[in-house]
Amino acid sequence: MIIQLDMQSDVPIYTQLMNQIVEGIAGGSLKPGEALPSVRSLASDIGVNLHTVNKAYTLLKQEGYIQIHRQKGVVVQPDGLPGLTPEFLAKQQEQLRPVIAESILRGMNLSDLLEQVKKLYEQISPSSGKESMP
Amino acid sequence: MIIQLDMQSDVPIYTQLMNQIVEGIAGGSLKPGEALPSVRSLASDIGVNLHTVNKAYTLLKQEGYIQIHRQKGVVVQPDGLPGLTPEFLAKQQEQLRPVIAESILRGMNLSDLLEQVKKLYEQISPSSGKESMP
Amino acid sequence: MIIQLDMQSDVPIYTQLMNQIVEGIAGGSLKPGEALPSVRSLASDIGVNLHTVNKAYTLLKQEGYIQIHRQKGVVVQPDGLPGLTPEFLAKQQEQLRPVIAESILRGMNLSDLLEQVKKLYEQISPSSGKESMP
Amino acid sequence: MIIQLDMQSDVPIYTQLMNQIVEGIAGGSLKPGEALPSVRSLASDIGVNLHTVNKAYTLLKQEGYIQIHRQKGVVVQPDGLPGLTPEFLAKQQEQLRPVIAESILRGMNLSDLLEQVKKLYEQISPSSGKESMP
DNA sequence: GTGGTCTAGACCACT
DNA sequence: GTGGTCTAGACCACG
Repeated sequence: MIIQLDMQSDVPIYTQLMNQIVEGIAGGSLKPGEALPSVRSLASDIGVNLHTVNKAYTLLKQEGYIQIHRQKGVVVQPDGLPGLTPEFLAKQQEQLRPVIAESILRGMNLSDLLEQVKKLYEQISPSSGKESMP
Repeated sequence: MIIQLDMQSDVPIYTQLMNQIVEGIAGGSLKPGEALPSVRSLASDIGVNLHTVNKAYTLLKQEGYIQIHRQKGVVVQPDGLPGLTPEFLAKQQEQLRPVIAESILRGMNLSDLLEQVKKLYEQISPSSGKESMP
Repeated sequence: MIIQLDMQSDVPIYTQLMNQIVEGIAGGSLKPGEALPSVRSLASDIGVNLHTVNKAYTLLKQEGYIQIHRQKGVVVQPDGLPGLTPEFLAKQQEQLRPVIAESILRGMNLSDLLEQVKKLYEQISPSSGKESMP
Repeated sequence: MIIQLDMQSDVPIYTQLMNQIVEGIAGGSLKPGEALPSVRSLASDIGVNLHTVNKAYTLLKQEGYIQIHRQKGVVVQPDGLPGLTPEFLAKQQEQLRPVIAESILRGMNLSDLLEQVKKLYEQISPSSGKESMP
């Protein structure tokens, strides 16, 4: 899995890292049970401090997206990923709301907006790509 | 216009302020040319620092959503709001992408996601929302 | 509030800190809404690194015991402390179980054990001590 | 005796092992003089490192709960288990204190807490709680 | 070699 | 001056 960070961004590095990993899991390139690189190796790979990677991993663990396994190291959650909890839906709304408001302000149609969302969804989702299982 | 701030949120106050004003404009409760409270009065109204309000106003002006005149005070952009520039669409994607990725990870359908977006759009948009304000 | 740390203990400093603060809240010496010292001042007071204090505060915030307020700094949760959630009861059992098992192994009576628990409860609890005189 | 380990837990494996064995002795499923599996066989049975089992056994021996003979292997302490030493009671208090404090903070009654402790005691204890009532 | 913890020192964003 | 983030380097517990 390739990690791309923007060191100039105002988005914290550990957040970018989390986003990339979440996207990897959502997109199927990281499968449940699969091992992630160790804190140290990932840190040196992408050229950041190990604490930064550690923070990303710790938060992902708290959200239930990965496990920190005593023997296998860090792995993508194998015991079923968290579902659509009310907390998540609330958080999702809070994140969506300002983006949608600004889109409306700029005169974007509902259908155009939905089209954008659909495009991104299919772009990230694994069912769009190459993984059609027999 | 009522401003609701969450002092415990991890979202900076000036950002919350911007979001609320943007939503006000998008929803039609703030109309182009309409005056906004002065930095001083708004700051004392909602109990935050002058600098905080100032920062929000300055950034909104930079985005072209409001105008700041030394004499007339602060008004919602009367000369046509900015449209769907490529820069905005790029920013929008960057904001949408992690939210959508996480929604996929949690097993949300595309149609359910679109439904959420539609719901929020109509909730914010003036055409469905009712303006019972004088 | 007096913080007592044992630097030789195998219990991490940030955990000791959390325990002391929890005990302070439970015992009534820290009241909801009351301000806690800033990360930096507490760190220098007790002679540890600010990151250590920060970790304790962050975890206490995640548990809902304190708030990190943008204006007031760090305060004891004023909006009602978390109650007896199933998660807490499960965690409590996992913590209690080995202690009780070892007590049984060492031949402690149930009544003696309950007496110990009662003694500690009343020792920590505010209603036992200085606030209500018999 | 069945050993159940949680590889994702933040509790070290050797500690989990110790807890399980202590609980086994306390509950009567492991009787004084009874043989425990060798380090090697237990390690391979539960799929952990030799060092891990060894550490658990060594610590249990230090506490006086088991004996390790070069020839006869590992046996549950046959010469009388350690009693309620002052050291143990002190350790017990240190373990109990934060749990009780957090329970108080969450608004748990003393009677409910005692009920929990009693429930766990009787659950672990072999005599099912009809023994030492004078 | 792994993650966990702690320290020291630095810059920045926010208020 | 506050908390948030990041870096660098170190030691330890664990397996």
